[in-house]
Amino acid sequence: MAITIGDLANETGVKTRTIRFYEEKGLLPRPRRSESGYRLYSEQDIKLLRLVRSARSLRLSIRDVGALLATVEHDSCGSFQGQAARLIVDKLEQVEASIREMETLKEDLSMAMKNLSDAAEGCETGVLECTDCRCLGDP
Amino acid sequence: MAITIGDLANETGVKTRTIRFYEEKGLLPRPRRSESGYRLYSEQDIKLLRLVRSARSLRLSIRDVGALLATVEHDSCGSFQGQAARLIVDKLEQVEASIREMETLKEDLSMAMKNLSDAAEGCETGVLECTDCRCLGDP
DNA sequence: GCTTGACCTTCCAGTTGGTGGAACGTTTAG
DNA sequence: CTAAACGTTCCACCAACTGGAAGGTCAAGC
Repeated sequence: MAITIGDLANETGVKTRTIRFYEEKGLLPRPRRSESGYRLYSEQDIKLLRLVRSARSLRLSIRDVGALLATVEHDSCGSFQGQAARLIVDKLEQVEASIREMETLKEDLSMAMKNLSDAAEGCETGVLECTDCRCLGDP
Repeated sequence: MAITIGDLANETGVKTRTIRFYEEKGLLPRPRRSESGYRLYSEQDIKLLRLVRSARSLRLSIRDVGALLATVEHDSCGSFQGQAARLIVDKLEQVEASIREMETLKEDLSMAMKNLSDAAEGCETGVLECTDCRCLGDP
């Protein structure tokens, strides 16, 4: 009935180190211990850790996942769903903003590449010449 | 002719803390010091710091920028341009990969949102019910 | 009974790119 | 003379782990 941290790791694909880290961060409750101090987990812990991984795979932060699970402890599944929905919507916006930034960065990089090619003829040696002829541009 | 770190900061928009940090990381040479130990910079340092910022604005890593500047010290502007081009091309690939990841994440988030709505009826209370009815899905 | 290897435990340190504070020295203006 | 606004160093912190060191435990094989 009780499994060790290694079994939990095998069951979930989460490394033992990471499991201990999650515990330290409050994502997993402190498990009971064997006489010799080994952590002992149950079936419920497997499910909980899988839930944590689902949330993390959506790139929700440790803090957010912690808050979400804390809600679960106290309140109903409805408020869990409400908070989860809020976190997911926020994350979606962040991701979209991040994609827009990346697209801009892509343009900047292409521009820099072009500047670099253009400068390749006139520019001979030394850092200041490079700076002056704006090898890297000034975005 | 010689300016202090605050002047350099005003000139470039880089905070004094960050300037010291760059020095520590080897992006900027150790400047000469006044009698009282204040850092003293020149016009060249302004240009160098601007070059660093250009490179950083392209999201090149501190390590890469350091390597690039080290090349500049020893070699010709041509090898600088060669290395810069390589870094930029690599970065472009990374950014494109990152955008693809983000697009996938976006889909996962939308899927999770949909699962959450679908689960909203059948699911009443408690974490395990939530886990079982897969509020967050299992991407 | 003893060893070997695979577990488990804890603590400390490193990663990236800075940022914040503490505690103290210097310079400049009023 | 003093107060503000600089400058200096060192240490700690953010995220989300990951790695190593040093040591305890457990099961199997001889």
